[in-house]
Amino acid sequence: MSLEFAILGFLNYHPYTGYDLKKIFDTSIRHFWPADQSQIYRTLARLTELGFAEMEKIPQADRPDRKVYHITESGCAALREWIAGPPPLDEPRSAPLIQVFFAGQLSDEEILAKFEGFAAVMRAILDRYDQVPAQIEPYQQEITSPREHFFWLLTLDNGMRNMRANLEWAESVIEKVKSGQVPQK
Amino acid sequence: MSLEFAILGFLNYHPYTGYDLKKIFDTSIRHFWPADQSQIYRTLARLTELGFAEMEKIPQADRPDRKVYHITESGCAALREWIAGPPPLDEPRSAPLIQVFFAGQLSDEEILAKFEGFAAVMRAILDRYDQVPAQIEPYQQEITSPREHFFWLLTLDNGMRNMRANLEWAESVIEKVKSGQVPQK
DNA sequence: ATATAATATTGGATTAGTCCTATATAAAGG
DNA sequence: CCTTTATATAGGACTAATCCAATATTATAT
Repeated sequence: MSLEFAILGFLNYHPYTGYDLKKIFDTSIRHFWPADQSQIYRTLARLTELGFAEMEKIPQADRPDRKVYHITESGCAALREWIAGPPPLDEPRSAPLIQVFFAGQLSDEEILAKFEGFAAVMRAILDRYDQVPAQIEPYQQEITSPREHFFWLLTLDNGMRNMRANLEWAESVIEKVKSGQVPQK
Repeated sequence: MSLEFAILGFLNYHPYTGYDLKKIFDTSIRHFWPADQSQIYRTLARLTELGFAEMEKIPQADRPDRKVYHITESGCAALREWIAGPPPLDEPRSAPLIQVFFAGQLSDEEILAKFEGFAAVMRAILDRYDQVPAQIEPYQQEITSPREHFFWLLTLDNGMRNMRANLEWAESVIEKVKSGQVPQK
């Protein structure tokens, strides 16, 4: 399970609570691996069972106790092995492409609207990506070295290259519809 | 659920059995929506419950009876509405990017090996994509019109553009490692 | 002769992930 | 004064998807 290792990766920088992790996820890794709050807590429990993490309970007077998780030696080893190991091949899924696959039954106007919608979504995502460096900057000093930061930015670069490719694709389809290059039946 | 509509999309061309659908999936849509055999059968059962498909039992002497599924009027309507409707926003997941995100702890040699592995995978996928037009050609005459075929090829174009972007990304990282542009700590 | 591939479907077990609700309190904003 | 936000965790219900095994027969290839 990839989420296990994503969490271990962060615990390797610093001990965190589930609550901390949820916030860190939402500003970084969630662009390619979103995680639900309840799933983070459950995964922390499993990491503890597996001996990859240890829980330290820090009592608080007013709020619920903080449960701070620390990575263990065997957790470090498992993380390193996974990162260096073969890439987990994830089968890509894209529901929008299913719509495109069967879009032949739509009219040219509907198709134009659909692809203009795609292009708008992709531009919005690119705008979101533009803000990522500023969002992760606070972590740069606190937890990551320049080398680690470099790899964080590599994942962003990957997302931007893909999104630009998708945008160019949508724009090329819009061109084709407008210039009558789409077969009529 | 997207699989429902993917199946309805094919039933809209022609009535099929679960077995037929599995084969069609594996040469076309599976590049962006893989489907398990048992899931196809279960989804066909649900489509029938929903009134979107009807089952016609064709007895066979030697093999199990063929259960041929036909799309219904309400199935057609549901399909059309879904295709024309807003794109289902699927949250992207990429486990390999998690490895990259935390790859700072690897040595330059390990990183080089990893990205050369990525590049090899991407080239293999591009080669696979090159063969898709030939694989779907039989369907072109039988079930799809030139217009429908055009949209099938659009999904392929999307995959190729993304894969080329990923390959260029991997190659740019390899360049950076080789030319010492990756921070050392 | 024997194995395996093709045809055709069913169902159980498990996993990963989502959604929602519950609990508890303090601080900040309108 | 009231609502929202932030802190912090737990757990039930549900869905989609995967994995695996079972069943049954014929045609083809080794």
